[in-house]
Amino acid sequence: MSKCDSCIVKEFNALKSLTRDELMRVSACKTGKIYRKGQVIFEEGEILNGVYCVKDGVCKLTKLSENGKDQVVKLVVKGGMLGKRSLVSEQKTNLSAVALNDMEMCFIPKSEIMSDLARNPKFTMDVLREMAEDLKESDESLVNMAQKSVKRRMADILIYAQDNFGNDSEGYLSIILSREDYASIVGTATESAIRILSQFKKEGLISTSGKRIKIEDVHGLKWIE
Amino acid sequence: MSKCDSCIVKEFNALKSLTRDELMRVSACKTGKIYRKGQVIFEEGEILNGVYCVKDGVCKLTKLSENGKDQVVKLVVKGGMLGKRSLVSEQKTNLSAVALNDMEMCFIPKSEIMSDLARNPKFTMDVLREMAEDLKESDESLVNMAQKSVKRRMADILIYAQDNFGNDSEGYLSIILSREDYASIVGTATESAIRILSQFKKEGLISTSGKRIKIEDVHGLKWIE
DNA sequence: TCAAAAACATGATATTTGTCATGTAATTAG
DNA sequence: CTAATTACATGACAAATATCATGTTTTTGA
Repeated sequence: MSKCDSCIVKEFNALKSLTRDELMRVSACKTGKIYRKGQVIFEEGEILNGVYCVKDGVCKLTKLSENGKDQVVKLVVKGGMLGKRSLVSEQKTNLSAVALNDMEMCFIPKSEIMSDLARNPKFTMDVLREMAEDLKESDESLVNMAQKSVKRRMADILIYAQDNFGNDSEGYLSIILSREDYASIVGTATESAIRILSQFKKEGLISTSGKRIKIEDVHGLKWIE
Repeated sequence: MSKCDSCIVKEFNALKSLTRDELMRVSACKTGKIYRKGQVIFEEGEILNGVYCVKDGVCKLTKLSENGKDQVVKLVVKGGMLGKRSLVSEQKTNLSAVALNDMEMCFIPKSEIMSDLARNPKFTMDVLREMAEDLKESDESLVNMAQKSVKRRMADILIYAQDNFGNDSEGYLSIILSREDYASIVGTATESAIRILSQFKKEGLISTSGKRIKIEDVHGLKWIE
């Protein structure tokens, strides 16, 4: 298996701040994992004993609401780390992680990384920085959920997907989500999500081909209230 | 001014993990501040150069939404710390802080605390832990905003207020918020907040006296959908 | 202390969103 | 390949919530 030392993915997360020696040790104990689309990586309530580093693919972090519906809290892509909270808490994880397409990940046991957290301040600060960024983003989403219309939120996620995951060769969003996923991200009923996407299509804001979505008019999408 | 060393408030936050020496240094550079009800502590977009430690009173952390309404993201009470994100980022703060009643706070310049963050792993880990907890709470709120009804969220905040801020001698919630504040916490129009509280009153779930609210039937409140 | 301002309250109505029902298209398992 | 399942789509309606209007009460500041 490839060495963390030479892994480009780590440049996107806190692992970049580990020393060469620390990285060697992490390399030795990490395990590579493959997850298929739809597969559960971990589930709300489990106790995680390590962190996952996403090498490829996308997954959703969700939380089950009391009404029985899953709400997507965050999408994680290449370079992202899952389970950071397990490093500072013995508590059960508050989120589930599910692969949205085929994924490649590395799992690093908590035991190996904890000593680094205690000894390498640069690394700790980086983890802290990431956590702070997550918090900022979560607060932003919270405000959007509370104050923006479902239509506005749907437009936002489409634009977000384009900006963050890009388009395929034909101009369709690279990330392919079910209508149910969209509903779960936006926080609405599946039927409402479908209806809104249909409406966007009618209005020429997007076009579709099967599950694939192409943004035809970003400005129009940005204008929605 | 009192010494941090002997300040009981610090036991509730990461400052408790500073050494005696570090606390002495913090003591020497901190400045005590008083804020009156309604006063702005800092505003979204400012660059904070330190953290605030809440000695007494309650404040709200808010974020302005694009629709022009403020959304309350978190309430902070005695022992809480504001501006943690400023310790790991040069970015402008993403939230505003406003006193909900008269407050007593200590301001600790970032410059003084940064060296401790780099040298005292216990302290850093504590800050990390607090941030992780904030993140968890924010994610929970996000899910609640997306999935629960306004009525349910209103019931939740009332119960939360009772659990976290307690009651006065007559059994009314100790924390006194305007209907607008309730609306801004719940994420709804002020009229809707008023209407829901009126309804709760009619149904005997709460009673009121001026701005003060007394929970008469916690179970009833918990049952609301 | 009194006038002005702010907060509270409620009705009427419009808009948004959810739910249930039903049908079609796409995917998947055998 | 085909039956069965799942995803998508849309209509009809109900429920939740926002908005606008208007009046009352409370608070505030000169």
